[in-house]
Amino acid sequence: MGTVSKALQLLEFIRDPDDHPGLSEIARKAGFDKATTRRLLVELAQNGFVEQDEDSRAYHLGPALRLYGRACEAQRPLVQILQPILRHLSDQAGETAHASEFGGGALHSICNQLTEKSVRVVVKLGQILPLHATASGLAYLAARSGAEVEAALKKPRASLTRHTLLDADTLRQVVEQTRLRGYSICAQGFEDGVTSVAAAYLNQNGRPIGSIAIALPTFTATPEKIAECGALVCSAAVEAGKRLFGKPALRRAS
Amino acid sequence: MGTVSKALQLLEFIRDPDDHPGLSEIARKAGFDKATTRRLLVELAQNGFVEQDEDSRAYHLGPALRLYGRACEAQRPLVQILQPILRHLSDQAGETAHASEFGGGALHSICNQLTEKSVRVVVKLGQILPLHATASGLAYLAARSGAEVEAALKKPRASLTRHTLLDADTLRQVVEQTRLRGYSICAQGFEDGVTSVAAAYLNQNGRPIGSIAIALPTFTATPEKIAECGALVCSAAVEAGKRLFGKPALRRAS
DNA sequence: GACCGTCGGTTCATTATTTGAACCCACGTT
DNA sequence: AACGTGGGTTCAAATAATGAACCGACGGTC
Repeated sequence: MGTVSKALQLLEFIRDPDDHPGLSEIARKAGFDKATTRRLLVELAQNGFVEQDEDSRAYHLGPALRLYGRACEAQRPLVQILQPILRHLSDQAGETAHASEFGGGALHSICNQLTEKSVRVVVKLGQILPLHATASGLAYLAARSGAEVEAALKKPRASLTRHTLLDADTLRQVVEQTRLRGYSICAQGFEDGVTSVAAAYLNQNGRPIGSIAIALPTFTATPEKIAECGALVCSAAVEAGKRLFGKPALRRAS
Repeated sequence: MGTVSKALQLLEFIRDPDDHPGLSEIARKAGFDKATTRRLLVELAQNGFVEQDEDSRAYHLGPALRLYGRACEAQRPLVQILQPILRHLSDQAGETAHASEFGGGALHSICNQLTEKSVRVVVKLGQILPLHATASGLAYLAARSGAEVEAALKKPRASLTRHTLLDADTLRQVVEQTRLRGYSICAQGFEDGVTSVAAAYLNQNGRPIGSIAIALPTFTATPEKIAECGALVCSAAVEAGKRLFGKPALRRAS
């Protein structure tokens, strides 16, 4: 592994908003030597990618990431394009809708659209959505190749509710069903009382970028309602792919 | 310079939303060898920090930056906290207000609050605000130590309008005046017809993080109006420092 | 079609950087 | 005082980065 990758991987251990680890803890988690870790952190800090609290000596993400994140969104607007699609989707279904993007080996929630009807907020922005335990994750997996699904199934899986599916064969079947159906269904796999349906949106090469999902209270999730929402997320995902990659990227006015 | 820094610096040359350079161009701009540049880009790409268009082979910023940017904002909300302050400031002054953050050797616009009154949009999000040619930049400089101001003055300066100040001695004076006054004034230094006043907001150690500014049409910028807006940006900047970092943000002796 | 420049990308001997065990010091516990 | 932990540093040894030269492809030009 190159030095650059090692440095970038350190960011993963500093990401948690509620945990600002010190040098030793980061080195332990990353499996690098303390001296190495420190050199990398210092270099990251010199470039504004991490910051060290002067008192506690703890590390946290640096302002350069915020700035580059904004620049990235300016280059290829994703949130900006997905938000109106989610709004429309949420209106149609009368339920909470949310979108996610894949990156760093995980699916991250990037924007959502709530309704008054929905009892609770289902997803926090920036939250990681486990591939095996969410409709979004299953939809994303189903849109990737078989080999990539197998690779994902090799990783350890956490059980989040009594309904979380963990068995590899079962998950393989669920992914296959999702492929045939066109959208994924996940009943209380992530959170009790919440059932979700999702579909992946694809780039110009047909590769999945992330997912669009509807979350509904499980007690209202009749088969008919699920089928209706499934159709809606499918067309929303297609629309997202078109607007994001289909046409020559529209120039932003400001 | 370490390998990590080299890789991170490459991002700077891929940042521009309207320019997606190829390998050779990036190598040329960065001053690195083509082979080296490619290795670094590949490693950045493996971690999702850059992406290469499969057709044009051009590089652009990758999704990891968006995700980490969001994580950074989640760790220490900046935009989220500044936005209401800007709204209040804009209401009070009846003019456009905007905020910026320092990073990567430059001041970047990060959020703004427009009014109907303002004839034109003054700042685009993500735009770089030159330290010598904007009220925000001057306010930021004034809040840094003398040595740091000198370091900034050593860098080349671009002339953006007929009113842009370029002379180092003049700028030193302007910074000194800003220190005494508490806020900066920049009349048409960045854009013709726009006069701005700004004040830096500080972290718990008294170090400036960025600036808060009001932009007003030059023809309405009477001394009284400027003084009024100056007082407003000062209190807004103090408020921002307090809300962001909790402790009283008193100026650090330098 | 031969020539030229440029592009993205690759190779491999040379070179310079990264590495990590051992080492500080400071602090809090036992 | 002895111990464990923290952040941070050192320097010879090991490893990874480097860049000149190379390749094939593309697009002009004569």
